[in-house]
Amino acid sequence: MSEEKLERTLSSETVNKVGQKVLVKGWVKTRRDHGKLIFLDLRDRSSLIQIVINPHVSEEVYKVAVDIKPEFVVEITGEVKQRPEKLINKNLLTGTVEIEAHKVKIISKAETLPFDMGQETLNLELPTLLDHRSLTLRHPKIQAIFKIQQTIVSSFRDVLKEEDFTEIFVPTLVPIATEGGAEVFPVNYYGHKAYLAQSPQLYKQIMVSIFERVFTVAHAYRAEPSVTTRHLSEYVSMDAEFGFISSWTDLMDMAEKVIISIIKKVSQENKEELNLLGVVLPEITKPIPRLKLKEAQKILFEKTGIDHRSDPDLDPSDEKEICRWAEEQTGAPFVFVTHYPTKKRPFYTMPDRQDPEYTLSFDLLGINEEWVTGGQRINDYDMLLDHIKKWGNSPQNFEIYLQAFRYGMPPEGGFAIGLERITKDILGIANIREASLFPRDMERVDERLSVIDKEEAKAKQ
RNA sequence: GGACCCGUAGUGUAGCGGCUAACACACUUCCCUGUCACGGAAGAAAUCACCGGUUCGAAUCCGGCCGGGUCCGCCA
Repeated sequence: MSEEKLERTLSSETVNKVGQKVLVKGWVKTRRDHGKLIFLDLRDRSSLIQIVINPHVSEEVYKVAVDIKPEFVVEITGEVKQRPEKLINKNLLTGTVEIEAHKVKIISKAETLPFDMGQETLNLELPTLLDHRSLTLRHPKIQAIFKIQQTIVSSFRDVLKEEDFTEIFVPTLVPIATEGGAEVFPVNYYGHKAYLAQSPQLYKQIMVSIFERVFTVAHAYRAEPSVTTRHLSEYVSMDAEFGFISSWTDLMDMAEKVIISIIKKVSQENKEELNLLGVVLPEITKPIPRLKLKEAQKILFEKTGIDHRSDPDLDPSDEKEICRWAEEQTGAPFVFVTHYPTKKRPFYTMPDRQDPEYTLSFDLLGINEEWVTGGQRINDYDMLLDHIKKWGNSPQNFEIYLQAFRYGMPPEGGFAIGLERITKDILGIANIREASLFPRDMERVDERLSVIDKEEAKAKQ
């Protein structure tokens, strides 16, 4: 039969196929039943398309369609018809056309949904949203978040490749638990102890001595016993590191370039998604201000009267306030804060020669919180050795790392961007969990741990 | 780890000492040939998280417990 040869048409392509016979496949979003006339909204990866099922066209098709419910997977063969002027739906990409069904095939049925997926906005509480993650991710507004996230990553990659960086892939099973202050997950490694990497830091530094300029999009793990709206136990870290810097400010220049490029690319390539989510991205038109921590604290003191001038870091409300300040100065809520205290930063951070109590490190605060963290690293072997000891670690644990420095390492540094956090902030999402496909936190690994615990206890009885 | 707040049909909420516990969407049945988050009619669905106390009377007040959320600390 020649009919079988019909290739699949995506719903977005139907607008150019008026009068043609097409085969579309997808999920049923909604069914509107008008007695004898049935409308289906079919969702595929490109868009939605309206299907019209008319018993006068085919009684057989009508009989099949009567059983169709939301989220059924169906194949529809039919003719693309131009809609009359008054029936055009301006809110729909394919609103000028519809498909008159000649054949309907149910490919996969769906159980009754636990909530209404046809709503324009899923009005669910976070635990419900995550308990049904495989279903809630199907919703167009939630899909849009991750389409945008994908653009963020590809933009990070593209801008660094243009700057002659090489993409690398580093392990997440690591032998050392003592890079920074963060808590780590221990792993039973053939009876030995290993850990889930808290960042790709040490490996990307090593790789500077091979490729000079490297970047990686890596998973990172933090076993922090805390539950907040901006932390995950597993997150994606976009890391860059490069050598032969002439000044540590080169690092901020590069970070600024990356962030500007990410925002620009999302606003260019995700117009539809941004529109769906009702988000307008900030524009960075002026250079991002650069303040020493002490200067930032002074501004905050003068602005608010709250005196944090002797704190070693900014707290979340300080971060919000200094972003507001930056917005007043430049029109965009972005600001570099530099020179954090040496003892608050990891062992590999380069102290400022002029004032060794402080480091050549920076955070880029964007839209109220920390987006990027980076700095110059210690590339001198003896100094690095000294720091490892001072930070209470044993050089033996860092043998592979130290090797790179023992045999020649140029001045270098880099930065890291938390993918879920930047996604959250760009889109004004309240909780970082919504910016992760399958978020891991202290209370959940897909399933709620409290539920798993209960089931285990029951099984033991 | 500390502080505060919340637990009511499948979902989201209202009710905050005197109900047969309300509304919206979803669900079931029926009506509807131009809807597009269709519309209309009817229906099923909640021992008001759980345990105890106060009270003539508790979804409502108190204590405990379990679950969830927000803020702080720590961090990306």
